[in-house]
Amino acid sequence: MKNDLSKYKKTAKSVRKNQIRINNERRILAAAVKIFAGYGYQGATMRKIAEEAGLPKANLHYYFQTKEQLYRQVLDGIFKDWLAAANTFDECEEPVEALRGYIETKMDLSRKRPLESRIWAEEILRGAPLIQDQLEQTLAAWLDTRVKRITDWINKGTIQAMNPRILMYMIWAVTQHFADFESQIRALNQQQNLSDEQFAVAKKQVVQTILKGIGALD
Amino acid sequence: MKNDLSKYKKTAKSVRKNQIRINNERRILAAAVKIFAGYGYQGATMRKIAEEAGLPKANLHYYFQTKEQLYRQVLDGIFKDWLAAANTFDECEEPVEALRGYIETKMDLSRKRPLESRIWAEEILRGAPLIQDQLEQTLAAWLDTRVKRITDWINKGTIQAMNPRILMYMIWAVTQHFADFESQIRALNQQQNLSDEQFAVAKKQVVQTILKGIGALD
DNA sequence: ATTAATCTTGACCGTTCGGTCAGGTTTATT
DNA sequence: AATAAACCTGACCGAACGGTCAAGATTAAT
Repeated sequence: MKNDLSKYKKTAKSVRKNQIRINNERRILAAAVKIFAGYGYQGATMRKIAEEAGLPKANLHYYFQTKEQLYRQVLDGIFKDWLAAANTFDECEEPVEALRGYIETKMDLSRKRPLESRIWAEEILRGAPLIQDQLEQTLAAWLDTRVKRITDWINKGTIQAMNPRILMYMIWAVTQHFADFESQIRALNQQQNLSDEQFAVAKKQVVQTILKGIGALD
Repeated sequence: MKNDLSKYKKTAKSVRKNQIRINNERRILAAAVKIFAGYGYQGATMRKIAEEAGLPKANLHYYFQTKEQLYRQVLDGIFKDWLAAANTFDECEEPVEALRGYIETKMDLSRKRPLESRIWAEEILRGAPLIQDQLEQTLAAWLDTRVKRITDWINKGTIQAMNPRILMYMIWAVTQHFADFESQIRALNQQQNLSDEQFAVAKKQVVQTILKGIGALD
């Protein structure tokens, strides 16, 4: 089998992947993100991805056996970012700091990496055929942890009584909307993407509305 | 041309489309909604839609010349529902009534017609290739009207100062999330869709959080 | 009853899809 | 320098796609 990775155990030097492989895999993954985001899984073709990467189509299949495997690796990368965005949330003690930090991080992620957000959204939209397990296992456990912290705040009376899960859904919905519905927002903003200033205002208003809405402010 | 509709002007009786045509168009459109929502525009095939409708594929092309035309008619239907949901908003004088009514109507729409919401979301996700004009013309004008009303409330001091557009984006994001991300919510809810009771709680919390968040409550 | 309009459908078409493969080239190892 | 491993790629394949069409069946109009 051409792609058998056991070969890398033979020498100390090749414990790390060859530089050629690293570079090409990165190029292909970057191209795949653009094409999957722009056309969806079905609409994306290996030809388009190859063209975007500047490589022959057959070369893609040398590094990623199938389109689905390539897509899975793209999703894995997105999932990791998703979870890592919660660092601020976990590090802060008080609800205002923690939630503000989390919302702002998610807003920044939508601003800087909208393509990834759209790929994720499309996967969920289609019923999460490839990541259902990850949602039910990893993400569910991740959410449980945060729900417990919010519940603690509620029990202490720092924020008002509510369903913590629905709060998280609202945060996800609003923050990701700025990436996923970018084209709609643009059409409603004189055909211009939100400027940095407009986005900063949006970020502030989102934080303000949610924090005030759950009784953590004022 | 086989599908020339001028024939219907010939007799008084045929001003209305033939019953056969009405029935079959309805069947095909209903099947198209299911398939487009489940697979996306590219993933949906005329074969699948035909199978869902219980008709031979060639028959679909008799009523809708191309896949794109069929898809456009589906989108048109969704767009009308979208706009009609604002009736409550327009009829109410006070911000609390108006916004509560609108949010609840949008939540109900997500609950009752999630497929349509997902088709809309996918179209926006892909950059709104087929409905950009409608967004820039009709939806932009629709939004301007509502922004003016909200601005009036702000000037009267009924609600706090804010950017009305971003408020509308937040409402759209949160309400449609329950349709568009249904599979994610299900995976985080013991693999069960939200029950009617759970959804009622969510609806209440969404209304409460947003209204309180903009200073219209308490 | 006859004619015209509408509807139905299996078979077919050109195109594009994801994926394969043989054989050549480059890089790493000894 | 020689050998092996890794990498590269044009040409090709079967399957599935959207769409067409001719010919027959059904319905409506006279």
